[in-house]
Amino acid sequence: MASIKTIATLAQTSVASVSRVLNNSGYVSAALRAKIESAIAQTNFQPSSDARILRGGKSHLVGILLPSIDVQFFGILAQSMEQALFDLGYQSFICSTAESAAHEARYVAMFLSRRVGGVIAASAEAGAAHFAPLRARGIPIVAIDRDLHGYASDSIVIDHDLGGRMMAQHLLDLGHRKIAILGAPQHSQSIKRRLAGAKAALGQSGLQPVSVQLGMTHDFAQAYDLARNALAHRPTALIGLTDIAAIGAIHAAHDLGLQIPRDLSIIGFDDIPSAAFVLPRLTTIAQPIRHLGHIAAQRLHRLITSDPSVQMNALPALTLIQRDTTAPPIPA
Amino acid sequence: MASIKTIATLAQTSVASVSRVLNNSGYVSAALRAKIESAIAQTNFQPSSDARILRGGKSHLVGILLPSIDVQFFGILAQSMEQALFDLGYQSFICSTAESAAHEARYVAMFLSRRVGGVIAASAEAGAAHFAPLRARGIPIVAIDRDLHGYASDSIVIDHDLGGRMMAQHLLDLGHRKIAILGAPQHSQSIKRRLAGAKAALGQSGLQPVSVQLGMTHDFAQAYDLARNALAHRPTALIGLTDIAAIGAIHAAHDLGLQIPRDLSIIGFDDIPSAAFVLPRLTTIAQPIRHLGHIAAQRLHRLITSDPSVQMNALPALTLIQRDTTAPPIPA
DNA sequence: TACCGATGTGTAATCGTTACCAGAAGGATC
DNA sequence: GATCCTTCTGGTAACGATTACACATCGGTA
Repeated sequence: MASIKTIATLAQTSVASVSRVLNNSGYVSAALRAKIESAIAQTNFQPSSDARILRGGKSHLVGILLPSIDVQFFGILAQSMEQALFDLGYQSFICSTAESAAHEARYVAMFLSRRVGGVIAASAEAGAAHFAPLRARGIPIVAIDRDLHGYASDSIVIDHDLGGRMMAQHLLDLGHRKIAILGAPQHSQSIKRRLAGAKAALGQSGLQPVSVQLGMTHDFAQAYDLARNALAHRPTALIGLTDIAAIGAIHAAHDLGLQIPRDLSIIGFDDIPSAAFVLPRLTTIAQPIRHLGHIAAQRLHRLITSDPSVQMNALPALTLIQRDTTAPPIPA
Repeated sequence: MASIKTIATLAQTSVASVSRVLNNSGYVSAALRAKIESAIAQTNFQPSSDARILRGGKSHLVGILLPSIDVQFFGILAQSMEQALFDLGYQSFICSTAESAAHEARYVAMFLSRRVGGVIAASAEAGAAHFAPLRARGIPIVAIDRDLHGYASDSIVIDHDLGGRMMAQHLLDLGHRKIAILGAPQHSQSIKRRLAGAKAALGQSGLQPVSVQLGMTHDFAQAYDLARNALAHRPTALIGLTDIAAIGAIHAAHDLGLQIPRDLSIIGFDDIPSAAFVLPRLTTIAQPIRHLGHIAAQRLHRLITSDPSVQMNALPALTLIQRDTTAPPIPA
């Protein structure tokens, strides 16, 4: 393992001088600099981050805690955050917690021992006490997608309640009265909020959902089953709390011989790529996922450097994307 | 920042004893151990990995290089590798390179300075010379999904050529003769291999694809456009070199008023979750993605520890999943 | 009594890097 | 000729952990 000492020997100088060219700080003559640079190039030397951190430097490490990354929504989020952070000079530990607080705690311990400079987290619902040690050490935490109940220094959370309302309102505007709701995972904060929002909007029209189906896991197969249950209540429209849920529902409806949107309207939430590539194309509420990821990275950077000049963008708005799965109900 | 010295002071002992309980090595009396443990708990102390690495310990860090993670296939792969590695005691840097060798090189430099113990890579096509410094330092590299031309210590690559043949053969067996092929990204090795395999199978029946459409980026929108082009050649069947490509094609066909599989058969490759959740359900060749991820993790672990007792599982086989998008052609 | 092994504890070197300090050389200013 | 800055270079302490080594104590045994 080439070290700074190896380079110093090779260039017949001292470690101090090598360090100076590495960080170009202080004075180094052109001649010496050249000798040192050639030694570095020759050996493919890379200074040890560990030694630097140990010495008291910033770690440039950040922890990213997500429920999963094999779900499109989080995959996109992870990618956009990792990219933005890398461009800002950070390296990320992307960790998937499977919505388990125990998993999260293990990762938090790891973050601590790795001396991460900050954390971005979409935490599981069940308590956030395991974030306390991070707080205690003054490590900034940015919550994304889900709140962190007092443990976050900042949070990038869209208005899920509003999102829920928007879904319901769209169906209401079309004239639907018998509306079912389904989604997963049920313990997710955002899911709960969207549900609450949708119910509230229905409530304002004096309505209640004809069925609410929540599941544990967030995948097509689960959504399909939930939709079968929901459909038994003969709704004219269906709210998928996520696009995955909505797409599962499209399938269930199809298998039941229902025509969409003639016999059943369906609306989703997120606008993942698949939403535009199911048949019929899914009407949904778009949240600008990549944009959220970038903002989160930016905000964390700002917190880590405590440089108030770092730009703070506002959260982008939710928008209704009208495609082919919603229409007025057939008059009874 | 609590350090081992802080703990020693708190427990009125020396750093050596604290280290001994931390690693439970050597002798420590029950009484002292209790005092130390309580001090550790009190301060939420986590020993610095950096100091440990510096001292000569293993870093337990691994670099994962993937073209992207917002593509389902790689998202699933990333998640399965990260999980398996974490359970083996490693932490991962999941990096998305956007198929760019320059990006990869930047990440490799980072891996070097972070002293990763190993790397798993699905590299971009354009040369692999930037992996040389890793080799030079004896850092094991496991190639996944794509070969690494001499730089990998091991490689977990399914037989893409066979995959290509299987797709073609299935359509051939159904009686198709006018077959088009589409896929992306075109510089990807696996795409090229599958293409070659498909062409070879057609060749054995004295046929050539009626059209081959390759694109730069791997997304639905691109696939849709490619499919429009391919369909202009009036094939009776279409090979999507990935499921994404096939799903894009389903859409294009639908928009052209074609009925699947009556007017057009479509087969994909990968068996991502969406494949079972498009309408009609996509017939595809399944590669067991998570399984591959686990094997990669296992193999890397074996290389890092150079422990020959670590299990080596064989690569799982490709299987044809027959769903609803393929059928015999209408007799002319 | 003298000696031995097992047990328990502390000191100091070490890893790779940075930053502070000291010292040297050369030129300019008074 | 004394003093000062500027430029250049090297020596070394410190960061936090592990570990080889030294030393001390104790019970048992020859």
